[in-house]
Amino acid sequence: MKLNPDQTKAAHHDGGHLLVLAGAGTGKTRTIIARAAHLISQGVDPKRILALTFTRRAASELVGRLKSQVGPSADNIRAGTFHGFCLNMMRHFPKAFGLDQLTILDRDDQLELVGMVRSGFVQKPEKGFPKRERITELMSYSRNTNIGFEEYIKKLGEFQEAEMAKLKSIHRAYEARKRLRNYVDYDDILYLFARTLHMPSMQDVSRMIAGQFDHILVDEMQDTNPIQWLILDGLRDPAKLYCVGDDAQSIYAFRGADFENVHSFTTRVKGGTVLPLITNYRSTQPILDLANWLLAQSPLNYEKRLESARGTGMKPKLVEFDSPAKEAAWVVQDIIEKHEGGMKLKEIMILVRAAWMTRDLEAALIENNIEYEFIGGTKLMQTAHVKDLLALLRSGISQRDELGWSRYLRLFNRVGDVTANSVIDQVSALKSAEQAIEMLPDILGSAGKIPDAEQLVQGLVDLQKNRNSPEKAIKNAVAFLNPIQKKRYDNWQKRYRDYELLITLAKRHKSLEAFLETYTLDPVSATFDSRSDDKDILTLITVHSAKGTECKVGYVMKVQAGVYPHSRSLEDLAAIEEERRILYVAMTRAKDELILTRVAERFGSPIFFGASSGRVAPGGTSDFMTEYPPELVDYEMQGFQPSPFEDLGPIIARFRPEDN
DNA sequence: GAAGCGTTATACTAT
DNA sequence: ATAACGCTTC
Repeated sequence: MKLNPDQTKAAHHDGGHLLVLAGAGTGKTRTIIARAAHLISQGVDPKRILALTFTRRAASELVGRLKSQVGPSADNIRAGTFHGFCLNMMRHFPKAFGLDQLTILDRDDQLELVGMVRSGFVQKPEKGFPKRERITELMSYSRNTNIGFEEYIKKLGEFQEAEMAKLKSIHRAYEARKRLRNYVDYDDILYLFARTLHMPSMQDVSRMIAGQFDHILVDEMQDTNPIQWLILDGLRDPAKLYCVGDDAQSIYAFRGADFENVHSFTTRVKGGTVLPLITNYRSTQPILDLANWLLAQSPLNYEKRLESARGTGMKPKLVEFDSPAKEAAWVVQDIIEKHEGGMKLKEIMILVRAAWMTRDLEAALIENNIEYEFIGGTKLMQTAHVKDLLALLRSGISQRDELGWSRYLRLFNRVGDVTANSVIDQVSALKSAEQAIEMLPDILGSAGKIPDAEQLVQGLVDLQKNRNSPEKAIKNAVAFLNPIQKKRYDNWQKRYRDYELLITLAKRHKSLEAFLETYTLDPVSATFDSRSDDKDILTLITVHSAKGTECKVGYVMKVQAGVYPHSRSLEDLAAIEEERRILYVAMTRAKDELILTRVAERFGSPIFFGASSGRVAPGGTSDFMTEYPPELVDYEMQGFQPSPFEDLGPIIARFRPEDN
């Protein structure tokens, strides 16, 4: 692996903790790989190296590159996401963490449980009282920033005394409910691990865990939040930290990311060194010029100008459309032309701000038979029909899993909330899932007349028989649910195919529990299982997921008001600046060609519903690309129909913002 | 009283 | 696309 002098200095660093502060494309991941290779060549046991990333995408990329560039010895490096690592450790020491039997709640489960708890305190709709989404957000943020819930909502200053009292009760009830049901949500995974690591009475355990590692490599340090910092802090010394980060790419404030972890590195870490990397190897200069310009417009001073080692190249393009459908059609057509010209689809990436923005695009891709993978967005495990199946599996595993039981029970005729809850109350009081299933006929009998009670029980009995063969269990469950689901879902054929993928995945696991846990923490993409092989397919990706990756040609869609910056962030200057960084991250993914597309605002975008509809930045309509310097960008207009009402366009649009 | 059904509201980003 | 809501049916 070729490295420049600065990169070499970083990779070979031998003086304690190190922070590599490096701009986009300067080779952060490269130096992590090189660092691992260097350590191994110096005789460090790969097992004693831990590599942590923030997103699953970054983790899988790191693992892949370690394999291909360091060789087989890299297989023993422990690499993964913070969540994956923490859970793994807790599984190894179940007694210390008190987590013998547990079910992990994904975001949907969490929302549902919070909703159930909330309804116990808010019977009638209360105007202005936070919905379950907001409450979940509040609890999650306070956990990740390690601030007490009470203190946090007080500090926010947006709630009245009575509301705060109620929120506090809901929070307490949610925590109690999780304990009762053996539930652990994503935030708990980090919190429980961090807490034990720092508990004086748990020193034995924390020494045992920290003692496993000599070197901890951390990717995207600017995105770590306080709880993740506590984890790193608990693992270091004697282990050495090797962190890479870039404050201009900090885009996870909503998760409590704290870039003090970067700015105050040397004060927080005694004997720490900061090493900058300056030269960009990824993109050609015209792409960097535009990215540099974008950052320079910020009131914040990033003290950053990316200089390309690759020299000049194609100027970024900005293409404007009069409708989202035309935008999508043009992008797809442009890709087809490039593909026919010999470019591989896997060298192209389409970047979007939010997952739902690919609707038109996906339709156009399917129409043109272009295979793609969507990273970010709805996962297979989150789709309704798969959740039905998982509910059956979960009910068979734990009598206490009320979310699983509730969903399964309500699949059957004449079973709704009330019946389900009464069954759950009785079932969860029993000792085991086996006993629950044994007693179920009696319980159902006393719950009232349920026409398909026998069938309901049979589904669980069949499942029990195949507890240790997930493949068989899922095959049976799919067949069992088939008649019920056929009635429920109209596009049944399409949904049914998802089960085939699920069955394939199940073959890799020895137990249902292991199967469920793996895919809760690392859900499969709804469009394609990229791990099966490396076919030539197009990548659709959210900007957040794309951080740390690169592509030859990058399309950034909907670079327009309401999207960059997002209409939800307009009140807050800090939030707007985070939006700027998001666009910056998007632009700096492209190596050779950067194409920005947008839909003209007078035709009804921004395309939001409800309260956020049509909102624009204070002082009038604007987005980051409204006043781009013409010498940096090639502008093009596409698909505009000349209209006799041309002059009225903006006025009509103003009065009909919902037209889209 | 509980379930079922049609209508309406809601949706950023990650683990 | 799915959840929540309100009205009708069992």
